Amino acid sequence: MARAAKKKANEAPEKTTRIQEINRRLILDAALDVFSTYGFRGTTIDQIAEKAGMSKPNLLYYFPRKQNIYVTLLEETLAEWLAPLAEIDPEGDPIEQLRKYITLKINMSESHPEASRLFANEVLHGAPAISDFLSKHLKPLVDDKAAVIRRWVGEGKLAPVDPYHLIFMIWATTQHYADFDVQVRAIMGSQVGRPGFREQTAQAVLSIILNGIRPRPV
Amino acid sequence: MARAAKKKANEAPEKTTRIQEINRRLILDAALDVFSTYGFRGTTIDQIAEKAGMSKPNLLYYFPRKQNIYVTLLEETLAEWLAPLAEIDPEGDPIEQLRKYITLKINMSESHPEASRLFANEVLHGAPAISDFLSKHLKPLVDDKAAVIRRWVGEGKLAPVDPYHLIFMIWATTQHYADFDVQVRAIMGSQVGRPGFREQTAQAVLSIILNGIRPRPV
DNA sequence: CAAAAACTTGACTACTTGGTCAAAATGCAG
DNA sequence: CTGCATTTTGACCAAGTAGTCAAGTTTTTG
Repeated sequence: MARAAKKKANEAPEKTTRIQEINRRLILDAALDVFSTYGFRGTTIDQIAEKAGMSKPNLLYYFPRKQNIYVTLLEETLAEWLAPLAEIDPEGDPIEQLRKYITLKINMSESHPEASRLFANEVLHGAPAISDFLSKHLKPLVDDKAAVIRRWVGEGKLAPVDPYHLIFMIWATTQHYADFDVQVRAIMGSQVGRPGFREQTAQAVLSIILNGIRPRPV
Repeated sequence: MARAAKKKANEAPEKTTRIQEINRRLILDAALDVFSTYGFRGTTIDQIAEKAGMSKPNLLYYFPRKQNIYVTLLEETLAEWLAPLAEIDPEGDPIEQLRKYITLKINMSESHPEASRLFANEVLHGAPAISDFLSKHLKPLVDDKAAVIRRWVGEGKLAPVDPYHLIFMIWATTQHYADFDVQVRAIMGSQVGRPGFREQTAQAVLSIILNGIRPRPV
C-alpha cells in the first residue's frame, strides 16, 4: 500500500501531492539525461537515483518499474517533439511554412538534443515502447500534412515532390545535428560550439531544401 | 594458452586455420545482427553464441571479450561504409558525382541496414569505441571532399552551399531509411517493402538535393 | 498536537550476465 | 595410426542490477 498516486482504496481523483510533483520532475529530468546517453538497457536505476539526488527505493516509490520512467519520458517528449509539425498552416505560404518548420526543428535539435537522442535510440531499436504511438498518432498527423503538401504541389506552389520523403528529409537533416553530434564535432571541430553555428546550419539546410522544392519554370 | 590466433611462443606469422576463419565469420555475422538491433549493452554474449550456433565458451575462445567482437565489427564495417565518399571524383561533373554518391548511399542503406544501425547506435552514444577513427580517418576524408565541393562552388558549378552541411545532409537523409526504418514503415506502411520503393526514394531525395544545389541564375 | 498518511532508506533477494576453467572431443602432421 | 595442437563445452564464479521489505522519518490533517 501507500503506492504513490494510488488512493487508499478506490476513491476517484488520484490527487498528487506537492512532494510527488517535485520528485517526479527530479526523476524524469535525471532520467532524460541518463537514458538519452546510455539507452534503456545501458541505464541503471542507481544512476538515475543518484542524479536525482535520492535513494533507489525512494525512486521506485514513484516509478515502480524502470520501464515506467522510460515510457513516461517518451510520452512526455513525443508530444512536444511533434508539435511543430501540427503548426504547419495549410493556408499559409508553402515556402514560408516549411521555412518556419525547419527552423523550429533545428532550434529544438540544439536546445533539446537529449530528447532527440532518446527518441532516436528508441526508434533505432525498433520502437518497442512506442510503435503504437507511431501508428496511432504520428501516422495520421503526417498523413494530414502530407496531403497539404501534395495540394501545394498540385497548385504549382512547390516543385513536384513526394510529401512523405520531403518530411523524412526534414526530420533526418535537422535531427542529425542532435543525434550525431559527436560526429559533427569530430569533423567540424570547434566551430560547433561557436555562437553563429546554429544560424549557419539553418541557413545551409534551408537553402538546399527550399531551393530543392521551389517551383521551377517548365 | 592455446589462445586463438596466438602462436605457441612468439613465432611470427599469426596463421589462421580454416576452422578459425569459418567460426570468426559466423560470430561476426551473428553479432552484426544482434548488436545492430539491441546495441552494445543490450546484447548478450549468449544471444550471439546462440545465433552463431556455438557455445558461449567457444565463442569466447575466438573473441576473448565482448568488446573485441564489437570493435572488430565496427572496423570491418566502417571502411566499407565510407568507401563511396572516397570515390567522388574531383574531375567529374559535380551534379553527376553527387548523384552517384547519393544513389550509392541509398542502395547501401537498403542492402545493409544493420551496418547503418550499428554505426548510428555507436555515434548516438558518443562513439566511445571509434572517436579516434572519426578524427583520424573520417575527418581528413571529409575535409578533402569538402574542399572539392568548395572548389566546384567557386567555379560556379554548384550553387553557393556549405560543403560540410551538404555532406551531413546526404548522410542524414540516406541513412534515415535504414536507421529509422520502423518509423518509415509506420508511416508509409506496405509501400516500403514494395519493389519500386528504393527507386522512388532515390528519385525524391535526388530531386530535392540536386535541385537544391544546382547553380541558379543570378 | 496527536494520529494518520505520505515519504524515505538500509539491507536484502533473485536473477542476469560476462568471463573462467579443466576436461573432453576433434583435427592434423609425420 | 599416434601424439600433439586445436577446438569445444558443462559447470561454475563474481559482479552488477532490478526490484522488495520492514522499519523509520517527515508531512499533513482533523
